Amino acid sequence: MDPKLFPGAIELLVLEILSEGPSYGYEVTQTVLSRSAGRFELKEGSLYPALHKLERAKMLTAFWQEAEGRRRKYYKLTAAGRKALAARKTAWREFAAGLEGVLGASPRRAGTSHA
Amino acid sequence: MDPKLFPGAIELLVLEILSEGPSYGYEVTQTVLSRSAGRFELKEGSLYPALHKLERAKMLTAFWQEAEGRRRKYYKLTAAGRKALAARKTAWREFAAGLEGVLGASPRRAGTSHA
DNA sequence: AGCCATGCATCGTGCGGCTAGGTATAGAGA
DNA sequence: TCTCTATACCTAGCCGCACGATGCATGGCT
Repeated sequence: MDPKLFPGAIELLVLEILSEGPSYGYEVTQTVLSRSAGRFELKEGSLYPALHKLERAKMLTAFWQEAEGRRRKYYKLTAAGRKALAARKTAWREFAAGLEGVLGASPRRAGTSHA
Repeated sequence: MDPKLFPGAIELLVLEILSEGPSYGYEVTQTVLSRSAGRFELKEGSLYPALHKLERAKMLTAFWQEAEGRRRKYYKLTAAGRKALAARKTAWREFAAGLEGVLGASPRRAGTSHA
């Protein structure tokens, strides 16, 4: 696995939310905020570029819709998006497992085994 | 919590390893590699700058030592480093909890509650 | 002698997310 | 009416982190 930290957590979040049904930018930020128990405050400067990038990558499709006199841009997951979501979820769990593996390992020092 | 994804996982790993006793660069990479079950391959271009940064931040102290004819730079955790490790561990678990909260939430759509 | 593993280090690049800024409408309150 | 807040979308530019590439040195094996 790529040793790079965990890039694209934002995309993972977006993909997950949209996998449960179409939504739009502002609502996504609110959903993530409440679901993460207030931990993740998605910034617009991060969210919108991410949304556009995922759309360009054909993982999302967008459509405008009026509601309550408000112009909203809804996004919907494509089949490719669903596949990407599964892959990123796996990558995330792998990463978490790797990190927990290091954090939780028995405090053995240096020349432990490798003999 | 800071909405920023999870920067500095490398520093968390380094801090954790060194909390179990002094070690040096090359050994840290090997320890992380085995503990993460081969998932994290710490690159020198990431590790050494991180080590230097943590040292500048007084979280580590360094001392040179010869062993097997090899010149090694050992690093040791300071009290500040121990505090930082605890804080970062907490931040990590918070982050993981937040992400799992979003991933695992019951697939309720839009107008769920917030009434 | 030549090669690989060990061991330390830095420079330049690339990418991701943020700050800051801009536009617009609806509804509430002064 | 005017202003302020929440809703709703978007972009440019910055900055920090991690990486690839590279350089240097030595010990041990063949």
